[in-house]
Order: sequence, then structure tokens, then C-alpha cells
Amino acid sequence: MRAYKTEQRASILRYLESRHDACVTAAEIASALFPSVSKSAVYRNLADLESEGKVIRVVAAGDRAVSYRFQAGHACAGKIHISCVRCGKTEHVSPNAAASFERALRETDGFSLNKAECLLYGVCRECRSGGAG
Amino acid sequence: MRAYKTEQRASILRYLESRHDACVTAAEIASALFPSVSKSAVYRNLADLESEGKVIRVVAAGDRAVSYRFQAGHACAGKIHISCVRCGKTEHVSPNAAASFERALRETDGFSLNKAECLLYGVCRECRSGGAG
DNA sequence: CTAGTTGCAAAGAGTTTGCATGGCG
DNA sequence: CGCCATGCAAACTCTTTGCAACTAG
Repeated sequence: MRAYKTEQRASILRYLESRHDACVTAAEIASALFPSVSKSAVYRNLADLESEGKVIRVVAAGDRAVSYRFQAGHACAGKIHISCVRCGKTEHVSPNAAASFERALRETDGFSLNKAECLLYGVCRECRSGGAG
Repeated sequence: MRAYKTEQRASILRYLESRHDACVTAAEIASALFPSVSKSAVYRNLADLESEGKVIRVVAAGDRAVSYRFQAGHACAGKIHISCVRCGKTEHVSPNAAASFERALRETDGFSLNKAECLLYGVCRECRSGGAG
């Protein structure tokens, strides 16, 4: 287990918690914490935090490459993410949207929702009004 | 637009259609079609097919790297599956549930939904009432 | 001292791109 | 002949790993 020098791991987790509404890339974390945490430490600690259940890893398409995004918290029902296919912004679906989906799922489909770890793709409000296609 | 030598693009699409139940990697396509289609042609044609709406691109985590997976068909919200964690029954989410989700997503989250290739886990009506625990 | 963690740089995996080639109209 | 898809290989992005140095107990 990792229990020695935990300041870096703690600072990564703190950073993620401070922006709990967003799924951030490893690069974002690394540059936010630079130079106190190196890139490899970010990846290693993120992997540890993930297996400890303190961080969620999600895959997302970016501009030129596909990559991971991380978020504080443990996976749970309703953790549905949506990612903008234009700008790559990735966030989780609001409780309201998730709740109405769950309700319809239960009433129409007869299913209660236990777990939903998936990524939806759409176009965010900014990209839609901004035009760009 | 691409309209010249389309045999490769057609063969890629045909391959994808032949396995319409699976999301396959670019590498899988390339090796299945080797040597008649090169790796870069696979990627280029896949990108074209995607913008033509004939192919869906999805990101997925692999063993050591995250990558894309492709699937024939055009993205639609109804492509959401739900699977019962007790009996394993897996079906498509109803258009009704999907529509109400899309509406809430747009109104609350500001996202228009382009595609949603994911599996939800829940408990179906029968299992809930039958109590097959 | 021992064991775990870090930083650096190199290695890997997957995707995209530049450029010359070759087929189709 | 002109246009554009193709092949190859190099470039790129992001992630993982090897290794020596360092830190906490």
C-alpha cells in the first residue's frame, strides 16, 4: 500500500474535489499542481486513487487524441457522464436529468437503475449557440 | 467529398455491418482487411464514414491504452441498453424513457444528445416483484 | 536500513499527417 | 491530364515503465 509520502496524492485528490463538477485530464492536474507533482506521479497516484475507489476514471475523446479524464468520488448509480463532441468538455449528467431518466425507465421500461457508468456524446450549449457547425 | 476509389471504404463499412453487434477497434478492422486496406486508409475512411453518419465512434479503455472503437449505424439516443443485474435480461431503453432523458438533458444540462452507446445496470420489474434476490 | 515514492526520460500504444504514387474519369 | 484516395513512415498525444535518488519510519 501507499502510505508514505502522501502529500502529493492528497493534493491531487484535493484538486479533484475542488472541481468536483468537472472531469479533468491528467495533463490538467499535472499543470495545475506543477511543479510540486510530476507527470508520472500524477498518473501513478491517480491509478492508486482509482483502485482505492476515491477517484473515477472515464475515457473521453479530445481534440487530437482520446484520453482519460478523472473525477473525485466513487462510482455510483446515476454517474452518467456526457461529453461534448466538439470541445471535449465532459461533465456528469445533472441529478435532475438523471432522475427523470430513472423515472421513465422505471415507469415505461420497468427497470430500476442500479449502475450507469457510461459516456454520452452530445453538443454543449456553448458549442451549439457558438455556431461552429 | 470522397467519391473516387470507394471499394476500401465500402469494405470497411461492410465489415462493420457484418459484425453489427460489436464495437471493433481500428486495429481489428485493419487486420481483418489486411492487406487490401492499409492502416491509415482505415483511419481516414472511418473518419469520413463517421462524418457521413454511417459509422459511430466510441471511446473505450483497453488493457494498456485508451482507444477508439467503431460500429456501423448512425448514432441515436435509443441505442441505450439496460441489463438486469439479477437475471441478465438486456434490452433497449424505450423511446419514451430515452426521449424524456434527452429532454431533461437539453433543458437542465444544456446538452443535445448525439450518441449514447452504453450499458446500464438495473433490476427488472419481474426480478423486483418476484424477489429473486 | 528498509520499503515506498518521486522525477526523469525512454518506451509503448494508438492516431494523425506529409508526401510521393497510382488509379479513375 | 487532373484529382484524390492510398501507403508508408514519421510525427504526435497521452500513458506507462525502468531506474536511480530520496524520504519516512
